Amino acid sequence: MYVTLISSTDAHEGPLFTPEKPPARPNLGCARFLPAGANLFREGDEAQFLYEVRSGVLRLTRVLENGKRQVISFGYPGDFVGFPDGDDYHTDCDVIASAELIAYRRSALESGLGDDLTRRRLLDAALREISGMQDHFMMLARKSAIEKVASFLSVLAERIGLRTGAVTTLDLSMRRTDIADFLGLTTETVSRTLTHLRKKGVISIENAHTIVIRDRSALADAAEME
Amino acid sequence: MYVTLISSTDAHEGPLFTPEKPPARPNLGCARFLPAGANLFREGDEAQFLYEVRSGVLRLTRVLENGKRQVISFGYPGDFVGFPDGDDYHTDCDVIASAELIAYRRSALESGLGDDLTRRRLLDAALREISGMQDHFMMLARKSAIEKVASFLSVLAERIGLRTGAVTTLDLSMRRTDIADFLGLTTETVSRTLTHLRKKGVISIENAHTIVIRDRSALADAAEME
DNA sequence: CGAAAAATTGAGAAAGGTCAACGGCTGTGG
DNA sequence: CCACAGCCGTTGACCTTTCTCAATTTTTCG
Repeated sequence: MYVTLISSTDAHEGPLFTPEKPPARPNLGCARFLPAGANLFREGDEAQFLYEVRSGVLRLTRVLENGKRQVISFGYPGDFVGFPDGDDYHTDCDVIASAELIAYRRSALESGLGDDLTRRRLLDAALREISGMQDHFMMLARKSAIEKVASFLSVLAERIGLRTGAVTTLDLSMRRTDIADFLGLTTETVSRTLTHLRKKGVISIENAHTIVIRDRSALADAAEME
Repeated sequence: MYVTLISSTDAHEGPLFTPEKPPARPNLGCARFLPAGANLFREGDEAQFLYEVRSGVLRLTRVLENGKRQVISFGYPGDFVGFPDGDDYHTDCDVIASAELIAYRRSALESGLGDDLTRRRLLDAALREISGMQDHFMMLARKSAIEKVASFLSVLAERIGLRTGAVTTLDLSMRRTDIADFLGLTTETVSRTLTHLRKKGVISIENAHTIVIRDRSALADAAEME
């Protein structure tokens, strides 16, 4: 189960949840189930494990002493979370939608003990993380509120949206505050922007957490995607 | 020389330039000298090498098709640049101040051929990169213009500033445009903010590229540092 | 020394933040 | 099962910050 998933080359494109056969090497990683609202680790905790998300959604946040909060990323199936800085985690990690995780002992991965394939996958995940963060920079620094929200919805739709005919349904597990803190906006602006997109017919809002994308290309235009 | 530098555990805290003894394993990395203005690689180029900065300053940029530019980071001595995304570079890299680099063949680092120490250092550099980028997120998303500029100067002063008595002299090798594109501001705002700090007596501006920090704690306050 | 590029400064405009009020969903206890 | 409390999301009015456009000064480099 774990090994099969581990060997997938591009986890970012992977399916949301694919049950697999039992692990060939169960000692490498072990499964954990966590309910929404649970805390996985906090900034400054000793980073004993690195986690791979199997299902559910995680949220990585960082807080300034003045209370300002930044959501660094959301962890979806296929993502790795818990890259340490030195020996410690450098973000908080909380469960947004109840999740199944695979925990890897850092020591096993980093020392010569871990197998080459897993180590290679760890490095790949770290490099992909860097690349993804660079995209996020453009978002934070150089996009307007509409572009930010549209980008966010586009990327998420690509990743976890359910296509039904011409339409894509998107389950936003996170709150408006989380989206705002991810995009560097306020909840009010996120809300206003969603309303704006709704009034333009690009999306419709079934309920606060379910968004239907009616016009993908209009959304992509609004996002000024690469 | 190269190997000794390679084995330093925390290059981010290291001295600017420390001459060392000749390499014990010269085939691992080889030196390159590049003048200011040179291009090291472009987004999309095949990532054959990973570079370690020995001296000088590099600039990593990303450009949106609409022309908007984001400076992802500046590469100072001790930094690694050129982490690939898949097989390609995902940023442009240009030389801002003439630089000496050490080029490592990616293939040697990533395959089982590279030695454990070097691979470990590569992973460490990648993890440190991730951590540094997370700090940059707070900067881009949650700080005002003054906080951004003050943070930028503070961090740079810590890293490459020359202390002379109570005062720290800082050589900004980059243009205002580069600073602006790094901080997610316009050149005008960067300029106005520097003037503001100058009028408050926190800094003085010897010339456009030489800044003297007169009041470190006032600068740190303005930066709202962690 | 002079032309071109970079930096500074100013005035006005726009985007987004702040503050405040309201609406709607959820979960709990009577 | 209903009423109500509390949180979340939405909307509106206003204000602050930063951007934009333009003019001027300074620096760089041939």
